[in-house]
Amino acid sequence: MTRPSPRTDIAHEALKQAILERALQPGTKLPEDEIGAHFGMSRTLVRAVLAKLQSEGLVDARPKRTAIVAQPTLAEARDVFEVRRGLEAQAVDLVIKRWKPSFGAELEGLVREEDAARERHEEHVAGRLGGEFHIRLAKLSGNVLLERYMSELVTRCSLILAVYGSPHSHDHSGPNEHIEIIAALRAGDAAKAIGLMDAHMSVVERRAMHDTDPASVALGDVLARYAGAIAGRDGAIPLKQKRAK
Amino acid sequence: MTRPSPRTDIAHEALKQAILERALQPGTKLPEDEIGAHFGMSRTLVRAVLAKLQSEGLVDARPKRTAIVAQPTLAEARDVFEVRRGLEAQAVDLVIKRWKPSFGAELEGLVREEDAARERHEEHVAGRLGGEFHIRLAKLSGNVLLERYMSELVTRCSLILAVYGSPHSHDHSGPNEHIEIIAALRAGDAAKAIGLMDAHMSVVERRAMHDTDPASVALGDVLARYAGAIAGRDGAIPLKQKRAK
DNA sequence: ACGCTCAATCTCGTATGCATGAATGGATCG
DNA sequence: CGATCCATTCATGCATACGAGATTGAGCGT
Repeated sequence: MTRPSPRTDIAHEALKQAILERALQPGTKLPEDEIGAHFGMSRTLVRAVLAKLQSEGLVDARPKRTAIVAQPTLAEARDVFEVRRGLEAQAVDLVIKRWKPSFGAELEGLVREEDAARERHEEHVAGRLGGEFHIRLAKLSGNVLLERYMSELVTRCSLILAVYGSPHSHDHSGPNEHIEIIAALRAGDAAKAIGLMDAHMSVVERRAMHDTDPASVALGDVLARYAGAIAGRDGAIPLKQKRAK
Repeated sequence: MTRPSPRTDIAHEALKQAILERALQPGTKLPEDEIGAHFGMSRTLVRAVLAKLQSEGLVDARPKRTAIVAQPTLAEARDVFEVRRGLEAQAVDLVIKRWKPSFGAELEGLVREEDAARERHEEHVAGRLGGEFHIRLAKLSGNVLLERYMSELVTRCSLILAVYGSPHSHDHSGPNEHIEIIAALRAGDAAKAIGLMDAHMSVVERRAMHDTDPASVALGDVLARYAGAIAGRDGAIPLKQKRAK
């Protein structure tokens, strides 16, 4: 699961997780210099990372201002969930068409992992696995593009839940719904599976209520923490000096 | 419709059109230097443009090789059409839910434009307008994200048709099908509209047969032509020298 | 005391340079 | 005569430099 580890991927992953876990609250400024300093790379690369995060809807980078963590509006949230419902339905449909017995075990494995994480009170991990379920489902559809889109949608939904959702139920009410969906898939009951999925989405979506104000965070500390967790080391990474000839 | 005109948008639009019109055949190398020279910008910006085109599936830019015009595989083509069918259905559904009388006129206007272009034998323009119909439909759904996805999908479909499709029927068999879809939308008949749309997609999709080899093209000539058409001037644009203090 | 203007500073936009890795053509060997 | 290996050339990866726009804080005026 872990990437090859080009520094640029580390920075991308670190920022993504930091945003999704709300360690970097919406509205937080993300200056290219500072980020580059902490990850040991130049603004050129940071810029690429921020561009990618923007295309994923996690960062808002307007023409000549400092990029900030995205603050999804309710309208955007509605759009995201709407499209996601549609693609989830399609994913379910395709998965049933191309069903193999191994699929059930694979999905159940994920649900178990999520359960385990939740029992360990690792809410963030559990939340991530909850989203992973849907991405895996899309992957099982055999459609790479669908998987990509679903991945992006799940990410955006996570941010939306982090912003508008109730503080601690990070992504899902419980994995029970996932289990039911798996059962319907296994039975080949497309209509029921889609119905369940839709209900599931409703539950997730119906947590668009609260609101919070973007407080200032110690960007440095957060980055160091996340970069460390991912790269396996901590603290700021110094820029690689000119190597000896 | 025309952009504000940052050079970077011009380059992006020019390359996009050149690729979709098959003036730059799949496999054609796209060196950053050369492109930059022709659009009067540095490799830094070209790189950003190429990255965007890659994310749109029009360019293939592998780690350390020169970027090339994308060569979609049949598997990719299948994925694209599959997802597009799903989103088209959803778009139709939403448009009917939020229908306003003005929608019909708007869509019909596009169809008429397409007809006119086709009568003038401007196949490329007609093809573009044919795709535009679907993007507009998605826009009328009121879902910005859906519009974005549809836009990307239509673009990719255009490339696929350019590669695998029959030489001259550039995007659509005819606007008749569009007219029928509009009628169903106006009648609020979601099932029929979705059925028509699906049939329409089938027709478009069923043109995955031929193949062609990537011949070498005079990149310079093509770029000059397309840059001229978009920017309103022609020829290579010299890099802006250091301006006097 | 409050608001406005302007200057100092913080970032971004973009070009360019240097180093490294791929592509290519020629020379050599079988 | 053909294939392979190596050197040269080309194109990219990345950092850095410089100029310009945005931000903000201080000083002035009312």
